Amino acid sequence: MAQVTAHQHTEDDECCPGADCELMSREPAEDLAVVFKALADPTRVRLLHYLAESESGTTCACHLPGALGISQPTLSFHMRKLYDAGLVERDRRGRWVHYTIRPEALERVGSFLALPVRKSRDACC
Amino acid sequence: MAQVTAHQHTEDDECCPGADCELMSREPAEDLAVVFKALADPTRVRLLHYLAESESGTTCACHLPGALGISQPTLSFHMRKLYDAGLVERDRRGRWVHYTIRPEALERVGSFLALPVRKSRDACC
DNA sequence: AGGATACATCGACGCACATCGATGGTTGCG
DNA sequence: CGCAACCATCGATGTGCGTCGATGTATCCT
Repeated sequence: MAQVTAHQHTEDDECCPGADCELMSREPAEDLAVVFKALADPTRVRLLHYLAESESGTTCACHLPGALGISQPTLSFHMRKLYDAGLVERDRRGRWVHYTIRPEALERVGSFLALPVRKSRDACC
Repeated sequence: MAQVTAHQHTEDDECCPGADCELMSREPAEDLAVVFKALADPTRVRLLHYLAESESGTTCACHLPGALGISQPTLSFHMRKLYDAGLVERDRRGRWVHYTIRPEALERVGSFLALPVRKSRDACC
């Protein structure tokens, strides 16, 4: 287990901006991390970019192994990651599977990246 | 090596939106993935949030192990990830190290997440 | 029914990650 | 100088990821 006891500084120690700030709780942090994990691979970044450039954000999976230079099982592995993270929709059409980007999922994590940095004493602590 | 040969469809096959789209090249995809990897951990998400909530986006590292319930080496490991990804600045002040969030780095990846989905025939293919 | 095509899953392999205790390097103080 | 505090790195360990070939599943065509 981790050491949770506070450090020994006095209250007005000169070292320490940022003490006792509010902490994001675990669940939302884990939810965000799941999506960032799905984005944390260059192949998947390229896949999402490819989807976004396709008409209506949709493409047939059959193009993708050849376009990216990866095997078909590898593509399937990556698309499952994107699907599980909610970043793409899956649509079976006959023999083929079409994947469509979900911009609202991107916006959700994008809004986290717009973290407003507190400029002065309206900070939390 | 991967199979790069194209599939066998005829030109007007009904299956296939999204053929022959432009592909993001490797280097920018890898650069983006490096930053997403740095964000792909719930502990680091909470650290960035903590920094953002601190005054001027700066906090002293000494608070963080206790605040997050992690050991000091683990904190150091995570801060190095964030630093290597360019997401935070490091500032040694006497015995202490202050970390400051770099909003411009967040904006850079954030702009990727604003992927505009092509709605119609101005698509690339 | 039988064959062919597209996609998913399985098993295996190598590599990277998250975590911690222990150790090393800097800085400040008495 | 010597000690204490803060932080970084090292070594070890368990876990998860990315990749592929082989195999399974679903669909279409003849």
